[in-house]
Amino acid sequence: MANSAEPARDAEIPPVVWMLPDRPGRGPKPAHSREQITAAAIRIADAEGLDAVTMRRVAAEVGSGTMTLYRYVPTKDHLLDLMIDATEGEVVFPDAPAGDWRAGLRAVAWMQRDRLLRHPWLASLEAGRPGFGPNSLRNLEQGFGMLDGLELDIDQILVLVSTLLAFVRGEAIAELAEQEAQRRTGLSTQQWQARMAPYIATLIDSGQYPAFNRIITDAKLPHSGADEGFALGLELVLDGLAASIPAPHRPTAPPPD
Amino acid sequence: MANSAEPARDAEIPPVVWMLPDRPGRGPKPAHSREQITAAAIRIADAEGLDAVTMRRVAAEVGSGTMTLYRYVPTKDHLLDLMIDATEGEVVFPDAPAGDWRAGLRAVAWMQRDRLLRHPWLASLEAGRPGFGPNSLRNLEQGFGMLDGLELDIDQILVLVSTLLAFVRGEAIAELAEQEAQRRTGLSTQQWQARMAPYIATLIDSGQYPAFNRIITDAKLPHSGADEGFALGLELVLDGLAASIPAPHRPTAPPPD
DNA sequence: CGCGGACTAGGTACGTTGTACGCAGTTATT
DNA sequence: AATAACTGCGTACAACGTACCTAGTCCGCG
Repeated sequence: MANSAEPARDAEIPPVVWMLPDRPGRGPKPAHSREQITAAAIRIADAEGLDAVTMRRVAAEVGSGTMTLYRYVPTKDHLLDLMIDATEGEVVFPDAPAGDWRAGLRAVAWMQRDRLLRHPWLASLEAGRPGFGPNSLRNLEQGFGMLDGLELDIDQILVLVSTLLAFVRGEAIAELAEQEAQRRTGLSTQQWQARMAPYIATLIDSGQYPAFNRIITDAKLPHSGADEGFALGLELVLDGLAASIPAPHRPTAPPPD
Repeated sequence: MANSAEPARDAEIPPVVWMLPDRPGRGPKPAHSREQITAAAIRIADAEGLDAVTMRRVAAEVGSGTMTLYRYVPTKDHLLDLMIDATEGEVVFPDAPAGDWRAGLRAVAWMQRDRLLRHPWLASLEAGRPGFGPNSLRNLEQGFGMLDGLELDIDQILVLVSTLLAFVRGEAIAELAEQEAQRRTGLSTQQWQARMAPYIATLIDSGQYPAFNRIITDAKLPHSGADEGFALGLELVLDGLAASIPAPHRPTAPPPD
């Protein structure tokens, strides 16, 4: 009896892509690369949505056979991790006006938001995976650096930066949800709104949702673009952070009220 | 997710589940219900993850044939929308201590976070769909109600509430990502940490990530539970909101009760 | 120089998915 | 009773992730 033909192959695959060795050379040179494959996958996801990222489709994009991809990436899941980290690599930090934490963190927030909006599939993907790739970590370092020089211990910094990034993520998701829904159904904005209109009318007519009614009929914010809403919320959050950051060198008056 | 070819048929299916008519009775009484099917799907997702929610699996759970489900739900996507709104239905608001917006919004934040953590699949699912279900809207009304009586116009309320909810979503996602990654790979916490350890060691040894190093070695927050971090961040955000809410006149004493 | 083996690309095949379609049975209306 | 509108559900199919296998290529050691 002993054992069977179940070698539990998964045990061989490391849970972290970035630990996989670079391929050393005994056989022929690889015709492709992990970066190239990742870039192709991102291109497809941007253009056609995450559902369009199939191994066959990616293979076609890089011009290889489907199974060839598995020479570079152990599973599709690992490819997804690579895609996430690659987008972190796109983020370029401007030369920080060192000493102004508020300007610094504001820039971080806008850049992270840009990244999430540029790749609409990112937010839902990241929701299920911790970001441990080298680019993610590099950007984390940059964010933390914005609070250097102030008298904050690591736990305080952690709370401040986490809170800011949480807001950015959450806000970006809200912005994306609607346009993603449209993309998934394959409808244009106009078509989608036309389909939604009768439902929204039903809701308002029911009289059960006065706040929703006010939003639809009175609110100006939804019409002034998402940037405006994000900017306003961001300053709110930065105000909150400021409340627990000691004022810089200049001796300051007691907190305003 | 498999099929996507020609959504010509979709033109017949309304984009919003809640517009589907209640089934009137000409034929035999339905043996199941949308609610029952939704509940079954949620049960499966909670126990085995969102990937386990297949139409066959849900059908088995409710004790019906696979295709029977399509008598109640036009597509799997619509079922997912129903699952989201059903979780909003679980949220029960305590009797608000009216007049204390900060306590009210704090309660809203904790309840929404609870909801996202109770169903680990929710966050990534919601990232791609706007919440227009009746339960979502009811909870939105409740949240807005926390700011009633203050002299705020609808746009201001919108920004305040959106910012708070964005933080909650983003924070919950960060908390979930790690444990979701474990669940997906099917590893226990210990196994997963054991697999991660060599990678983390590599990162720290590289010396390129000083802030990450400080987090791993010095930070106490990650060890004191996620609730602690959320609570701290939440007060930060509430501080931020407070900065743009006028102090209460407090001429009106709360009604004796 | 030749040769063995570690590498490469990629075809075929299998199990699982969402769901289109059709059929047989049930019941409220005519 | 006949009809029309429903019901549950079995079968079928295209597309998916990927295990396995074959055939070719190049490096390093003899």
